[in-house]
Amino acid sequence: MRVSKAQAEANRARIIETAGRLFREKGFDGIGVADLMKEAGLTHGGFYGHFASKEDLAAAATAQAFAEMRAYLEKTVARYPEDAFERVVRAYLSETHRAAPGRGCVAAALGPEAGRHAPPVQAAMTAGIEALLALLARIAPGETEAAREAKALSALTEMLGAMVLARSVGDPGLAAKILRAAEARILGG
Amino acid sequence: MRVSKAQAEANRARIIETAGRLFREKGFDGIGVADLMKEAGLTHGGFYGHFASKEDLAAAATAQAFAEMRAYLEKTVARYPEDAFERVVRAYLSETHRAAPGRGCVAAALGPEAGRHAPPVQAAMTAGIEALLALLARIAPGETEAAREAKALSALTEMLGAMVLARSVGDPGLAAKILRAAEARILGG
DNA sequence: ATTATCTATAGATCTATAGATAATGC
DNA sequence: ATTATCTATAGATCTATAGATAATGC
Repeated sequence: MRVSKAQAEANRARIIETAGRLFREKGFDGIGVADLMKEAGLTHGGFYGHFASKEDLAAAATAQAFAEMRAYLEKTVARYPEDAFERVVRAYLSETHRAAPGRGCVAAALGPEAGRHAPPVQAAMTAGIEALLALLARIAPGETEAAREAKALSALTEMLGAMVLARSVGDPGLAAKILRAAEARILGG
Repeated sequence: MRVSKAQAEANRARIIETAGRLFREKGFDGIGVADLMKEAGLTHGGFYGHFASKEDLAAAATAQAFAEMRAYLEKTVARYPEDAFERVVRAYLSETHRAAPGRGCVAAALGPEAGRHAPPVQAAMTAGIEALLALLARIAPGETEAAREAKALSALTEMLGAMVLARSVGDPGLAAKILRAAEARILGG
């Protein structure tokens, strides 16, 4: 039953990745350790060889999900250096993102819940948001650093609000209107 | 043990009010029926005389919490007809609101979670948000109805995003900065 | 020999129900 | 007689642990 050190490390990474998706889809309390491990192709008991607790995994999955989001943004910056900001905003406010919370913004999917969890989860959320703001400030339009930082903060505020609002209303027409209006305000104004 | 019809009705109302507060504070899954009833001064088993299920209560509590929010807004409109919009925006983006999710905006506290719940909860969330938008459009600045509706939508998007973001970051200084920046954008621009 | 994983289960908690109780309301 | 509430518990589920198993890595 034992696997190689490298395989064990890969298993751990797959648990974190699976958790990152399922937590965002179902909430931290919406999926149990047993189902989560089954989804990762492992058995329930094996979990505690990798993590001290479910809360421990929640913190790791939150940090990893933010890291993936940053990696996606860095890729966009590298590929489209001229209009990275516009592309990031359009991608965030897309129907694709709205319909796929499991692969999307952690703050939009789990922000309110993270505040109710243990310090490590809250710390991962805080660090993830601050890193995201720093990255957005690098590509946001603006003459001065302060202007770019302000634009990054207003853009993230509006994108996050639009996504939470769009996902909260059942009417797909209203959801689309919310996302398009936010896009126009961020990129138009 | 039996109480009067009027008392039973009051008990039901207190269960809904208690649930509205505790769900917003701890999440739908963060509080059980037994603890909820204890907080309301009743016993666990009595719950099912009032509601068919916990999910049933979740829908009722969501609707009621929105109704209270609307009542608060209507009161502000009646008392300060000249600057109701500005007062509502300042109250929403206040430190008081950030620190008291149990009495605050349902969408900011439970929006992402509501999307994962049964249709009645989602319907209550949708109806609550649409009613809120309609009320904001009545007091928002703007020459035309369309302009006021657009302003209401942008204000709610930005207020919701700012509150979720502010509550997601651990740093109180950054949280305050997020709220103040949103206030300036909504009321200044 | 060490250790990553598995099987099995302990112990706690959660939703929901059944039946008893006692006060209301006809 | 009806019914709102209470006591007690069934049945499911959840986190975490203990001990067995078997393949790795010295």
